[in-house]
Amino acid sequence: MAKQAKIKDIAKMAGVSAGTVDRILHNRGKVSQSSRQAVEKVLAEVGYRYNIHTSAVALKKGYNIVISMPTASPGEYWGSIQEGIEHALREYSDISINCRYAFYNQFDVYSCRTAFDSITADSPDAVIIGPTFTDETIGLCRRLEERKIPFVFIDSAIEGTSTIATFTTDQYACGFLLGRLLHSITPEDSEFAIFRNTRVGNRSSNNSVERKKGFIGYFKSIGMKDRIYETSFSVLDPEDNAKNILEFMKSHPSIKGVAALNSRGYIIADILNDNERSEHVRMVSFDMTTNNVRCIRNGSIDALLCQRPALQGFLSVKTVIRYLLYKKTDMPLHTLMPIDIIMKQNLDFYNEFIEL
Amino acid sequence: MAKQAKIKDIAKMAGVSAGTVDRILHNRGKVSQSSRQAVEKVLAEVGYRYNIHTSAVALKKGYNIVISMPTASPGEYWGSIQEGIEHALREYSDISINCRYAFYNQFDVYSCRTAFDSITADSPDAVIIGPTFTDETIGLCRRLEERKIPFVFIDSAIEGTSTIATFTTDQYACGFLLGRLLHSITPEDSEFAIFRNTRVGNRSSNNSVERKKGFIGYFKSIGMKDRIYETSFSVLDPEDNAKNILEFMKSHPSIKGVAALNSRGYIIADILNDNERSEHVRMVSFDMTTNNVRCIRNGSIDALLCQRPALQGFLSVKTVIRYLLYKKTDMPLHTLMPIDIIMKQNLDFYNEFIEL
DNA sequence: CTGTTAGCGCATTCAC
DNA sequence: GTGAATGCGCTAACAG
Repeated sequence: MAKQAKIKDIAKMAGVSAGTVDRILHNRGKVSQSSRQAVEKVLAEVGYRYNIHTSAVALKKGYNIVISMPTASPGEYWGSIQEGIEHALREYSDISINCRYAFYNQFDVYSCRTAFDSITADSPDAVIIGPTFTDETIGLCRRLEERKIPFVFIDSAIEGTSTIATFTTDQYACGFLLGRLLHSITPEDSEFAIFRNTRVGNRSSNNSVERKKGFIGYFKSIGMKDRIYETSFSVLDPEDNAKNILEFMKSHPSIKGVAALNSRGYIIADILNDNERSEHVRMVSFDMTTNNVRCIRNGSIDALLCQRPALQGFLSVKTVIRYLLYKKTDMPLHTLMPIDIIMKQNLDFYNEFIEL
Repeated sequence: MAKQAKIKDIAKMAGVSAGTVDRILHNRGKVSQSSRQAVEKVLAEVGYRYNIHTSAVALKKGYNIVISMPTASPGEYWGSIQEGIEHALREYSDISINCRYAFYNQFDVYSCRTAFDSITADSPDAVIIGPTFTDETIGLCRRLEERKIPFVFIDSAIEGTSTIATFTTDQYACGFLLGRLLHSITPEDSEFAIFRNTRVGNRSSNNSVERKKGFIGYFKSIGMKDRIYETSFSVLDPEDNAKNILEFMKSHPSIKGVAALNSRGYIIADILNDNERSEHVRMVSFDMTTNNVRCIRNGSIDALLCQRPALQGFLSVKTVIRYLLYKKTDMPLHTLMPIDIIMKQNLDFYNEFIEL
């Protein structure tokens, strides 16, 4: 390996000063064409990479970033995302980053508006958005774009906005995989049920829609679309749930595979389990939440599909920091998370933070 | 968040100079008891953490590290490990790390000895070991321990050595999961086959032994141990393989699930596929190698169990660097990788390098 | 538009 | 044993 050239070396080779090289590297304008060309030529020749550490040292400035997403509870999906964020903040604790959360209630548009308004009032250096309400999010993005405040999306994205990065999962693929998996682990002539919970107007249901398409897409692809039934349940109304779900299952005795299209699979699993019907039915749900993990352990859920929430959180702040510090734009604009298949037997090895 | 105290602040508060604080932080002796106590008190009070970046800047010293492991081919297991290593090297390219590979042939003890001898001759600052031959590895470790050269294990570990970290997979758990998975995706009264390849005295077979135990352990746990048959194949002898494998399958028509306990599952899959027997048999193997991926795509392998080789490589050099630079010892001594389940439908999202 | 320079926080001489 | 002084490579402010 040849010795890395330093800014001064570049400057000397191009016959200019370090200041000029710096200006070119960071595009802070005010450079003559001739200098620019000379420097860029040298830069390309020696393959210059500047030293992140020294850069960070010289750049003592602190940054304010605000993170707006649905309220995060430990052990649930957004809780994991927050863990990932905190993890990144710790890893970058050498750079002074002030981080504020602007949580909102994902079932309440008004709380979302309030949260979003508080963001622009802050005029932060960057913002991370976990979007739910499309119109409100678009509004926020427009205001951020006006002020040239960079932002990234996490968990899901809103089209037509100029993010510097977004981290999501291919929900259609999730549904498709769910179909394949459920089909694989059930007997030959099984029928299948999709359980959706009765909520409207929120992100979760957007994701659910895509997942459902994927699920049906799989069964279409093997010519078994007619084997799928759909029903719904309510997160809020446990007593009715039990009755409805058990009745549904009784009236469809050929259903051997159950898909919960969101992270609430444990509700169904618990009901089936409490009524000794869990044995006869294979069940797959989403996300490694505390409740779902419990069900994986007791066997009432067979598999969970997970989308690395902590990694999403981690990467979103990492990206923002790299952008702020070094104007790095070499990150892909849209990153799709892996879809992990978790079963009882590999559950214990999924600690998202081995990747310190 | 309170402002981070700097070395000068600590010094002032303890009534000493920055030099003294530094001596204490890095244990380079020659400090009076009184100063030491004063400083340590302040240190504890303010929860001092020094700035990784500035530290790295001041420390212009380069480190030599050598990595010894089986020869790595792109698209194979050790190839992925090397990719992870290179990735980390790139991420830390600001610190001048000279890295030398000492590859050896994992089927040839002598090549291993030669490689290991070259390491001590180098007297590097740290070494990363992908072990195969137990005795040789122990010998190497002893010599490294004598010279106080830190080392880490990757992929598998040798007991009784004083590593600073090791990264492996729980192979028993892999086998157990393999059993569960294969059992889940096959019809009720299927029988199962284990395929091992005929090699002896190397790492691969050590891992295979554990995997086999786990596989059998699963079927024992559900009282179905008698449904398992075992046979072997050779990587080197393709013609005989086809004949033997097809004969074996023909004489055991109830076998609906096939487990390859190593990354060579594609060999069996290809043979079954070429002879139109793939349809009737579910097959699971290990590792996302190029050949196995091809088989996942064409459906002749149903699932792969993977152990994040690239992440192992990445983490091993990250750990070494953190150790060398900051004497960080807060990494866990033994990290177990997640066991990913890869199917055709989630394959495309497994790019190990989203975790830049 | 460009060159010069001070200083970021820490590690490491080198005098005392 | 200890403190002061110097420099790591880069950024940003300032003087031209």
